[in-house]
Amino acid sequence: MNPTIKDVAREAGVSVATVSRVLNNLPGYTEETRRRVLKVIKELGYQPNALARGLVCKRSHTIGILMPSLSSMVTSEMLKGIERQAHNNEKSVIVCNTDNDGIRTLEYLDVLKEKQVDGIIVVSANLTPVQYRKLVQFKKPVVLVSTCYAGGTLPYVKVDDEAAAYDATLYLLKKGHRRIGMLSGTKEDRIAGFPRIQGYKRALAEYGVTLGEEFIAYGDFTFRSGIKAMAQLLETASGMTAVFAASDEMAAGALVCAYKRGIKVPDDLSIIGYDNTQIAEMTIPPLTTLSQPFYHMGELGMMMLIDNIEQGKKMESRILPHTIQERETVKELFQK
Amino acid sequence: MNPTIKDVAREAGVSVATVSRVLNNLPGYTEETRRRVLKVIKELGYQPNALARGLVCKRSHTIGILMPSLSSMVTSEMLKGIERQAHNNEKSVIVCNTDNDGIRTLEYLDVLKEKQVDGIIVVSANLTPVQYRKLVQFKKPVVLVSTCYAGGTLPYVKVDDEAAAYDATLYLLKKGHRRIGMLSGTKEDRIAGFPRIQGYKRALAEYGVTLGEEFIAYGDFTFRSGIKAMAQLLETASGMTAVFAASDEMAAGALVCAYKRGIKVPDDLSIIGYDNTQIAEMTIPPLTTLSQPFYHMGELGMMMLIDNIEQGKKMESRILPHTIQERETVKELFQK
DNA sequence: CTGAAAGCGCTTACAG
DNA sequence: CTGAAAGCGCTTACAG
Repeated sequence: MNPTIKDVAREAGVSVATVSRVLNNLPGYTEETRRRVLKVIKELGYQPNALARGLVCKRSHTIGILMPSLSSMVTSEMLKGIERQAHNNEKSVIVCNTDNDGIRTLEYLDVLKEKQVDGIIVVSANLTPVQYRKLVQFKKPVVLVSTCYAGGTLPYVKVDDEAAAYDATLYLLKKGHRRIGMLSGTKEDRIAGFPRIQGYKRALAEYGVTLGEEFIAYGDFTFRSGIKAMAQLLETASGMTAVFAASDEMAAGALVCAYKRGIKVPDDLSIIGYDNTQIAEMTIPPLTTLSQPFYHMGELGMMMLIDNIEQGKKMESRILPHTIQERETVKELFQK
Repeated sequence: MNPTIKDVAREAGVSVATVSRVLNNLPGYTEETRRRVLKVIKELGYQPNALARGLVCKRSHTIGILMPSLSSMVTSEMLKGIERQAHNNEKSVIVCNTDNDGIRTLEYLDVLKEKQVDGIIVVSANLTPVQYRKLVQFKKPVVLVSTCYAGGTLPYVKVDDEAAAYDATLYLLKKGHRRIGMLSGTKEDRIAGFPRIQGYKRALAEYGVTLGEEFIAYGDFTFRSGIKAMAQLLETASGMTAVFAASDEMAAGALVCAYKRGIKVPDDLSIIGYDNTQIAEMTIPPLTTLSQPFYHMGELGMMMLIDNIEQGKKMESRILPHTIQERETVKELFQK
């Protein structure tokens, strides 16, 4: 069996209270006893039992992370930031893959409660009212990363999707494009779907260009759906010179689709993506895309959570800046 | 405060022992009291405290996962399988990003010990002797996924890298290629580096083709290193008609490099990758590659661990089968 | 069928 | 400066 605090106390000839004190850097012992205790700890290879500690302190020093997917490049990058920040602050993370499934999400919330997590981070989920309610009833701090809940009070850190989509479209407009198609993600997605369409439309409107609904094709953010949606756009969107894709994966799909039909990017058609994940630099040609600071979002979300847990600091929602990462898929059109 | 077992006992007019029994489905109460207790549990929204439980049962129902990276497609896929299997068996996972850093790995091991994890999974790491020793001294079951430790006793689940590289090279040979270059990962990598080079060489030797060291260029498995290594190969490997890359990312880099120089794949040059991650289907043209069952590896590793924890079942190392996923980057050469 | 009590490994007043 | 004791929220013999 592993040594316990009692073993250390006995070996060092002190009480467990004293051992506990030196362990936690509390005052109340001579330098001499401190040294003795530390020596025994090292000799025995003693490590405190975090469960016991957590039980009495009501602090588990672990944070629950709810993710809609573990294998997508966008969520992975956020997880990386989250985990890094957690580790830097002596927290552990329990990761839960909800698979975007409502039931699983609820189940996980129960598990996390039982495990006494000190807080929760929810990564890019379209929260339902039921989930939202369960989250606030959790009575532990919660922060939403790359998502938010309209009308709710949960703090979030994300990019302004409408503004970002607007900027991406504007970028195309400024390069002289007018007949711009959009490869949208799921229409019902209240975070990454609808707002991005809105941004796209607003930019168009501002430039006085009116395009019908046939300039928008829907997918679900995946590569495959990108191929399909692009094929559709190529049918319906006449005279299209550029497309704005709601995800890099869809943009990659568009690239493939264009390639198969002998359409040269960017000479015949310009494409701008969204996310700036790793794949954006792997495509041929490398993808110009709207960059989201995923890693930083994760870091910041975790930091907010920790500051709240540790110092009771109020959590303030944050909109992080986005940028456009220029690469080689957008061409400037000179005919006005 | 959340209700405790005491609250439930009081409300239900029974002892905590009885509540504990119905909670754990142990015998020893009438159907009537069972119903009553369950009713109170529901009313109060009682959820057992896993820390307290873990403390007495010496079982935390959580597993520690050590990963060298969280954002690579290779590791993400394994994590997905690991997490899924864990959840199906009522376990949670604490994920640790070691960043391939020895110090961090050791730190994490301490944390995991304190948190009383029931077992550990180490994903694709090149374990050092120090780490290996600490792992076996952990006194909890450990399984290695997509890696192994030569001369050690830790059970693993992985693919046979030498055989897989052999098969990938053989595939090229059978298609008529002879002057085959290799884009290797880190030479010192005892799992994904050296063995793959060996497999490549063995296949060549079997076909009686002798190629100098100038047919091998080294990188570190990443996309960028793939571009560079490919550029090098193009200089040194004269008459090369095909290349075997030790990772899909490097293959994608090779594709880019070839594209920039106007070398057509597969017409001018054939390429086979390794891994079969998502990016293999996103490249242009889609990449023929050696497929590793990452998701399954993760699942299986976790299952072995759980079977050992739960039923004391002996953990047996497993070599999982690999396959070749044919896509469009390899062309058959008919001359001879 | 049921409960009182000890104990898991800690921390934290409290008393000296 | 130091220790005895209570308590965190459970489970598990033990006794009835």
